[in-house]
Amino acid sequence: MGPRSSTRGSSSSRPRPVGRRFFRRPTVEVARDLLGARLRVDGPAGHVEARLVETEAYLTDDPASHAFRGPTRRNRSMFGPPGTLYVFRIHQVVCANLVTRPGEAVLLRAGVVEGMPPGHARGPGRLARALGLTIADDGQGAVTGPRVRVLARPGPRPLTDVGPRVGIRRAAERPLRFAIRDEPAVSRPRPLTSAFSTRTRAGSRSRQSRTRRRPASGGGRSGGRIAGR
DNA sequence: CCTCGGATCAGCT
DNA sequence: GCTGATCCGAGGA
Repeated sequence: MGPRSSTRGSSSSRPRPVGRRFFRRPTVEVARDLLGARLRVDGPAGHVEARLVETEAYLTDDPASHAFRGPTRRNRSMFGPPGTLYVFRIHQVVCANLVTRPGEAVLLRAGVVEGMPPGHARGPGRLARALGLTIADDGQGAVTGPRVRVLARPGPRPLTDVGPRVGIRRAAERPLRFAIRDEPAVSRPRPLTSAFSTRTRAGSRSRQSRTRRRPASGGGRSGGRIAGR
């Protein structure tokens, strides 16, 4: 049933891969311009493509960033050239970033994968897995590498919601999460755009208190206060 | 060496 | 909405 139209030369609006300049920009700009763009991963069984709908920025002055304390073996990809993939594993789950400037990157949080139901790739772990990305892709380039490309968003920048990032404790209040507005495949529609909410979260620290108890020695981190709440 | 805690997710109350 | 799974990197002693 597939009319094998190898006439790809006539494709008028075929998106083209972005170059390194795309990534060598302020990380927040890249995070926003990745919305609506597509990530293509070539594998043995063909290629998988996802339209990105949700991203997060991680910066150098950002205690939530894996690169905050400088290069280590694990995060060294974050100091690679713009467009480098930083793939890490947490709780046996793989997540993928694209490096912008040294020590900064954009976490790919959700997308709509071609041929899969919407919402299948909701969350960074699910997205990376749906794309077939593994820890072996860490350090590879999305510009010059063999496997991954970013295809520029064809149209104008979509309406974007901004809000706090998900799943972090430090710098949890910074509005560095971006998502396409009214996009059902976003992991959590609600907290976005509510950055101006006046609601205080006096009692919503259950997550924090749930984690392993800190020893009562001395009072914990110095200088790294999490906002003033 | 040991300890801590996590850029998550699935599953249960 | 909250908890456990599960393992490894990072950091301190």
